[in-house]
This record gives sequence, C-alpha cells and structure tokens, in this order.
Amino acid sequence: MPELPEVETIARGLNAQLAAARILEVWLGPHTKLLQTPPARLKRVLGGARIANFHREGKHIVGELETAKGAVQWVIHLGMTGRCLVAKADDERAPHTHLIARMESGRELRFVDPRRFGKIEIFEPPRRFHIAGIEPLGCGVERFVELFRARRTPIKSALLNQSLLTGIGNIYADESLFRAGLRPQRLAARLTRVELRRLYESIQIVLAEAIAAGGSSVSDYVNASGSRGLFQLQHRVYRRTGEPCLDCGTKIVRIEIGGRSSHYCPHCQK
DNA sequence: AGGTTGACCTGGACGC
DNA sequence: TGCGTCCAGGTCAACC
Repeated sequence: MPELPEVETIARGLNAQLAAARILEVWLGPHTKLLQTPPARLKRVLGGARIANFHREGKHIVGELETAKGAVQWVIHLGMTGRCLVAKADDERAPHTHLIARMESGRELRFVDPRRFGKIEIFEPPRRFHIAGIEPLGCGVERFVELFRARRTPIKSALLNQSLLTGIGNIYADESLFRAGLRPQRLAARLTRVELRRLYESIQIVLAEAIAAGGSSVSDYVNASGSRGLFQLQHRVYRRTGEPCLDCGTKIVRIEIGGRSSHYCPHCQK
C-alpha cells in the first residue's frame, strides 16, 4: 500500500496522537516472521517505553523511544498492505492484527497486515536505523541528476530502486514520469540533464500534492485514524489503462517493466 | 557490480 | 455458488 506520501501521513498521525504516550505492554499475534527482533525482546524493550515522537524515513515509520536503557528506535515497514492504526481498547480487532501496543492512556497502536510483507524491528544502542537511499523531497537537483548518470536500466526501475532514491513506489513513479513527459522504459543513463531536471521538479510537485491530499487509497490504504486518502482522485495514469489521457485524450497504455506494471500516455510522454 | 527474475502472502475482481 | 486466473501500493535472495 504505502509509498512516501502514505507513510508520511501515517507517521504524522501517529505522532499527533501518541507523542509523549507511555507503552504499558505489547501483544503479539502468531505470525512473528515479520518481526526482525525476537518477540520476547521486542515485548521487553517496548513495555514501559515512552514515545518521544514518530517520523518517516523513506518508506519506514520510525518511533523514537525513551527507555531505562536509553534511546531506542521502533521501526515499522508496511510492505504492501500494512496498516498502523490508533484504536481504543474496546474497538473490534481487525483480522490479520499482528501487534497491539497498549498505552497508559488506554489507547492502542495496532499493526494490521493481511499479506504479511511488513516488517517490525527494534534498534537498541549502539545500533541506529539508517537507510541507504536519498530522500527525494528537497534533495537538490544536482544530487538527483547524479544518481541516474550511469544506470543502464529503465528510468521507471531506477526510480523504484530504494538504494538510489528512497520513498517512491509504483504510483508516484508513474505519476511523476507522466508529469515530466517521459516514457517509463527510457534508459536512465540516456536521459538528458534537462529531462532529469524536469523529472526532479515533477517528483517534488507530485509528492507534495499527494501528501497534502493525505496519500492515495487505491484499495486499502488508510491513515492512522482509519480514514482514506484522496490523491487517487488526481491520478493521471496510474491504473487508468484504456482511459483517455486527461491532457490529450489518447488512451493510457499499460506495459510491464521489471515485473511491475507501468502506465503512460504514448502521446504526452516521449 | 549492476541488472533482472521469482518468491514471499492474502484477497478482491472477473470469467466460466 | 464455486473454482480458476490474474492482479495488487514492496522488498530480497538468487541468478546472469
């Protein structure tokens, strides 16, 4: 489900509702494979911890915690279908709930994930969480251009490579390429500086608009309060195969690149 | 080393 | 109704 705008929206929601909360205890479901930290240790570390804040890094939600043993990070990746919800103790428990953190206030943070591609990990000192890729928002156009110079792969695949840029997924890759007027199958290394600058600007705009709209709810994404996003109403190519381009009327085409579906307008994108 | 492919999972939409 | 097929917002390990 979640790319940068969705994860940003969820992290902001968690921060608004749970900053300064204290975790009393953690319940875990039977599917512990998605835990990168052993269940017993995760329960021990989170139990009694105080939440300083939640924020986003790439597609990860990072909780900064204060514990008796010092500063700890609680890192959640939502995979394809993960949800982080703030609930009340007597709210009905959704199917595929894998973790519930009960707060002193009575509220709960619940992690729900039908496909179980999500991941949960604790970083205790001296380990600190960090990601390889560059944040696309505000990274600067020169750094951005440099990422793609030597990449002999379609620009679509390069945008999805999280060790280059972190946070862009299938929706925002397609939408940004449309806005930049670039076909997804173009080789990254063959794009001109001017084209890469255009792509950089397009990404800034698309991501900012998507965050402002609270993300895209294509099937099941919801924010920390359980509400859907609105940016899917502004998609211009993603999952619009066969529908007319909103700029020129040409039918949107769907092709496969690197095993992922890609949507583009054959007239507007060169 | 960089690039590509299939595996990991469940569920919803669709066709017969 | 039921069953099979295809598709899905993301990584990774295993190959070339």
